[in-house]
Amino acid sequence: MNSRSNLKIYNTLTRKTELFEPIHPPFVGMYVCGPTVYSNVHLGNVRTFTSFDVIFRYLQHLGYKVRYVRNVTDAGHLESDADVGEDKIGKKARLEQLEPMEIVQRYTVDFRNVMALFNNLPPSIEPTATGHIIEQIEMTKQILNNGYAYESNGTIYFDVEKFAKEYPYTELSGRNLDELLNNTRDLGGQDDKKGRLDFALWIKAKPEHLMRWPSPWGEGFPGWHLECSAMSAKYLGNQFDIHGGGLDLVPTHHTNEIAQNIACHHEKPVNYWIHTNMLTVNGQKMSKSLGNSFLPHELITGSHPLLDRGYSPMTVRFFMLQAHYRSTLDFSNEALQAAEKGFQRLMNAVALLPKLQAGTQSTLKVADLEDSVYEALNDDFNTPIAIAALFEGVRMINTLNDGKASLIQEDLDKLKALFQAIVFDVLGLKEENQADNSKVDGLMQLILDQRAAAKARRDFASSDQIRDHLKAIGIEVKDGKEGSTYSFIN
RNA sequence: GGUACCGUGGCCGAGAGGCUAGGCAAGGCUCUGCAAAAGCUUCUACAGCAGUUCGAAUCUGCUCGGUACCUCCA
Repeated sequence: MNSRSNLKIYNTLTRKTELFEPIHPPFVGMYVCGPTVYSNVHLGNVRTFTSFDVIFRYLQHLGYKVRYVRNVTDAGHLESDADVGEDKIGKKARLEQLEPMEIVQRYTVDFRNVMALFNNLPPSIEPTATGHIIEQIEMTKQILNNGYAYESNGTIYFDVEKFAKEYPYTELSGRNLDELLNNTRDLGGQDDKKGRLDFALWIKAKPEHLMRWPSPWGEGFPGWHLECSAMSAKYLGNQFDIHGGGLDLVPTHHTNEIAQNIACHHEKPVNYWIHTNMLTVNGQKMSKSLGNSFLPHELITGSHPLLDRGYSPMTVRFFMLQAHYRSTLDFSNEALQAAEKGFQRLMNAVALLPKLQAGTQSTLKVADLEDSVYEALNDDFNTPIAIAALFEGVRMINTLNDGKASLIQEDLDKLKALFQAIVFDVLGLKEENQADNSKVDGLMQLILDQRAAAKARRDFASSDQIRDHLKAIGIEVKDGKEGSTYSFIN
């Protein structure tokens, strides 16, 4: 284990930042609630999965062997919890005259493509709800056997009030149970539940319902919290280290998930609950139902009405990582533009790194920089502070490049290793402007040589023409002491 | 209506009782044929009011403003 690993994590369960101690080091089990694949993922979803991607990457970087499980919800959930309405996948299938599994396939592929676009690593296991119907039926049986559920007209409900008498049902959300029970807000929809907080484990399929499976209680489909309980237990055990998801899942989905696990196994399933905050647009949560969501391609092409132009995936990733995962982050042109510039500056410095030569003494403190980066990351994955520290490093690199400072080989190696590890491995950023093509590089060298020759004979009209022309096609020439270099701009 | 959270300089966004956040933008300087890039540098903020304290952006109370959850949502 890396000696730097005194990692602290904010735990929603305790509302405190706690030292991270895995159950079976060096192994770490992490479960994150994935998407329901009935439509395209939007940037808010991307933010959450990007946050967990960095968490996954950093845990691995610290030397942990992480099993990262992220489900794909492909069994339709009802549009409301009140037992009325259609399931979302079924509805979409009917509207588009497709088989539900065609809908599932389309949006699963879209989801994976988007994840790859933003350089999110694939999880270790990506289980689907429909692939675990048997496990969910078994779990329902067990909960029934244990007395925490009841059948009502072919639907199995979880008995929240009974459970809450024995276990702290609202522990995660911090809600007051009595207030929840007595909340006068009318949810509408008559159903067969005994208690207003009860939720379905298994739902009887109506004749028109497309996605259905046989069960001991007739044909039906699983309730919308059950898959996560069943699959996390299957792949990570009855008790595991980390469970994550968006903040909006806390009061209902995760609360019910915990209840199901305890009712089934009599064990608290998760030690550390991590929740990511929302991406907002003009201060308002980005969500499908509010209709203010940005799709990844709208962002990249700039086709969204609220955008002046497009932004690259890495610009967006960098933008997201400049805010802490537990804060809301507001999406705007100005913020994206600032992130783009900053990201470029960071990557320009990274590109200089291989060219730096060691000196006979060190005039910069690389070890201090390294410490501050790890201190930030160990403090609940504080990427904005880590990035701030990285910009100290950018200054170092530029100063070294200008020959105004020097580092001995050991320190230089440390600086290079730090940037490699943090920028690429942990933050998951990547160079996207550099063509990295030796032919292009050769061509550019030829052009820059011609320009240098023109400059040498003081033919500035020609040299400026070359520079302006390159700029017009998106290549920026940078004149340095050691000659000219180039980089691609957007 | 209930329950939480938030309000930081031109913008984004960290921090969390005394100690520089950082990025972008803007101004100045260095370098340069000119520019760009790069470097140096300037800009000192914490919604308002009251309180606790030697000391508060950071703690407490109130006020105002905003958001989230309570209903599918990452």
